[in-house]
Amino acid sequence: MTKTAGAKDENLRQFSRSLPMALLRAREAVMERFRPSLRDNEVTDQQWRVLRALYDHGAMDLGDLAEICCLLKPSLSRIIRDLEARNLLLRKIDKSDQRRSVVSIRSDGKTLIEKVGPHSEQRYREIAEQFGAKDLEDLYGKLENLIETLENPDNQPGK
Amino acid sequence: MTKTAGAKDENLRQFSRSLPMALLRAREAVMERFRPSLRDNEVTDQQWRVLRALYDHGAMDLGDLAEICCLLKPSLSRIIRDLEARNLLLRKIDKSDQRRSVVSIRSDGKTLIEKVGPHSEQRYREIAEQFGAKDLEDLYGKLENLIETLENPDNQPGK
DNA sequence: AATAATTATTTAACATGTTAATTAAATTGC
DNA sequence: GCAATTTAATTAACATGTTAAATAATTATT
Repeated sequence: MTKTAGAKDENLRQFSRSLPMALLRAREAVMERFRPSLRDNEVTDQQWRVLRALYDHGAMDLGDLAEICCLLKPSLSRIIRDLEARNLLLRKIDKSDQRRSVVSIRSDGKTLIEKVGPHSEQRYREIAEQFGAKDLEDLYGKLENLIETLENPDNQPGK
Repeated sequence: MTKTAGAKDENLRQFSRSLPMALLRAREAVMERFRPSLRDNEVTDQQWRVLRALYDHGAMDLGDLAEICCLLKPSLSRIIRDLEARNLLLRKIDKSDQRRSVVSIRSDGKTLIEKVGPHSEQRYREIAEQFGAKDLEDLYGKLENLIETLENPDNQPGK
C-alpha cells in the first residue's frame, strides 16, 4: 500500500463526492431530457445554444456570442460556418470595424426555434414538477452564487 | 415580430436562466481552478478522472470505468490506449471473459496522482472557504438529489 | 451442437473542446 | 504618419463527445 487506509478513504471521498463530477452528471441527466428533440431536428446542443441566443438577444458579434453561449471561439467559428451554410443564420462584416462579424438569426432559424422551443419548455416543466419547482429555483440560485463567487477575481486566492 | 413581447420575454428567461447553462458555467468555473495543475502535469480532465478512479477504486473493466468516470466508451477506448502507451496504466484481458479488458493503475500513474492530488485538494479547500463549506455541502446534496430524481426511470414522465 | 441473440469493446465519421499559432484590422506611441 | 501593440477571428493539431456500425466473444434457443 502506498498510503494509509484513512488517507485513501479521504481521497476516495474526494473523488466520489467530487463537485466537478456532480455538476457533470447533473448536466448530463438534465440534457438527456432535452437532447432527443434537438436531435430529431438535426441540431447539436451547441448549435441550439447559438440559435437560441440569437433568437432571444438579437444580432451580435462573435465575441459576445461566444461569451453568452459559453463556447470557445474556435468552436463557435466552426458552428457559425455550418449554421450559415444551412441558412439558419446570417453573417455580416461590421463596417465600422472590419475585424468583427455580426450574426443574426434567419427565418429558417426562427422557424426551428419556434418548433423545438415548446418541447424544451415542456421538458423543463416536467423536471420542475418532479424535482420541485421551489427546489429547482433554489438550486439555480446556488449555482449562480457559486459562479459569481468563483468568477469574481477578488475571491480568487492569492490575487 | 414573430411573437408578442410577453412570450419573447418568457423565452428569454428560459435561456438566460437555463439550468443546463448554469450547470455548465458552474462546472467551468470550478474546473478553472483545477485545470492548471492538471495541464502542468500533461493530463486532460478526462485522463485525470480515469487515473483517479483507478487509484481510488482499484482495477476494473472498461464498462465500469466508463460509468464511474462519466465517459462514453469510444472516448474511454482512446484514453486507455493513450494512458497505456504512457505507462500510466496496465490493461489485461479477463481470462474468464475474453471480451473484457481489466485496467489497473501502474506505479507511474500512482506517482502522478500523488503529485497532483494535494494541489487539487488545496484548490477544493479554497473553494469551500470562499463559497462556504456548508453551502458547498448543501449544493452538492441538491445536485445528488437532482441526479437521483432524473436518473430514476420511475420519475420519468410518460414511462 | 449449430444458430440466433446478447454483450464488451473498437472503429469510423463527424462535431466540439482546447491550446497555440496565424491573419488581418484597429489602436497606441512616438 | 509609421512601427509596435492590441484585438477579433480563423486555422491547425490533437483530445474528447456522440452516434452508428463493425468485431469478436459469450449466452440463450432449440
